[in-house]
Amino acid sequence: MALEPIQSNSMSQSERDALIEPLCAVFRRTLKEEGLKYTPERAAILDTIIEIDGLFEADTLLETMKSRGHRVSKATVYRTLKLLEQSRIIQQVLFDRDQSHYQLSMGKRGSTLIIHVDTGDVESAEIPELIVLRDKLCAERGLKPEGHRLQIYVTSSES
Amino acid sequence: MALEPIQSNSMSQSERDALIEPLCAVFRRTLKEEGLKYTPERAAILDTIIEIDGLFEADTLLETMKSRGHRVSKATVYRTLKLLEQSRIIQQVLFDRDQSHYQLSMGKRGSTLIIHVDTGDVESAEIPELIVLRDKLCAERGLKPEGHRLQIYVTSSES
DNA sequence: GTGCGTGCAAAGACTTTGCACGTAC
DNA sequence: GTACGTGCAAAGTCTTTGCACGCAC
Repeated sequence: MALEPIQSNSMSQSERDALIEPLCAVFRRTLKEEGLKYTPERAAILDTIIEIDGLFEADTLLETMKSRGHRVSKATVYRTLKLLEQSRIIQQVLFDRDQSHYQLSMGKRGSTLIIHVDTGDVESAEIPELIVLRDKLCAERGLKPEGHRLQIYVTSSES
Repeated sequence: MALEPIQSNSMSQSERDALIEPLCAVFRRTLKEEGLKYTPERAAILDTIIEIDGLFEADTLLETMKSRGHRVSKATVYRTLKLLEQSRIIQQVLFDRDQSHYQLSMGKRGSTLIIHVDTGDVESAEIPELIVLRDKLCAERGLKPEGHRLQIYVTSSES
């Protein structure tokens, strides 16, 4: 099931630009807190992720970076994805049998994806009511919600 | 993140027994429809899954079967899991970075899991309202829901 | 200057596949 | 009797890791 570049939550160029600074700041701060360094490779990876603005896989990211003229190794991509996840800048949103998928989190602590099982298209959705349900369920059980992932599998209309 | 054997939806022995016959029947019928054969290995795999009655991984299943005295190969387990999924008898419910997880579907077309990020425990939950939200969202978009998976990540109470 | 980071290639983990033999129908 | 199934081992894919060199602080 290939991932299509179709995203429902795409930003304008200016929105993307406005995101780079703050996200870099967050990343730098988190790294510093852990005694880690802000390197050109890590900066380039975050930049590219913001540019992609949607779902991506480690491999896609690497290819995109290469096509942009950035030279980074696969190992560094994987290592940096892990750091960005720890910084809560990106989140793993869907796994198919084959590989991990990520997207920018931008403060939201959950992700809803609509997956077209016939075409393989994937689009993001927002279900605010879901947060309510989730928090209610957690409250009933004395649990603290840390995030969620919902995948809805659909076909295009006719049965 | 290891999977604990803790399940909230466990059945009594008699409930499990009552399940074996009909599920075998479904499996046999589906296989026949595809011109495939009902073999002792496939029967043993389904039996063991019903006995496990909860989340499992290919590897767990294989180990459980061995401990029950069933000799099956890893390859056959993987091949049979795929068939059972096609028959809608089991469903893939959660992927961590490492491997696929399955559970009996028993007619439900979705799965909600509460994942304790601190302990690694996983438990099932039911959120009937979620189906309503899901179907509403799909209806708005002219899509036909085929199923869903929700994972809720929690910690145990205190912040 | 030192410790963390990087690239490369090798290793790891899970899953799939090719092939010869076996068996359900 | 035939086509599908099985076990085994090898191959595949994605991801992680060991190591020597390099750079951010």
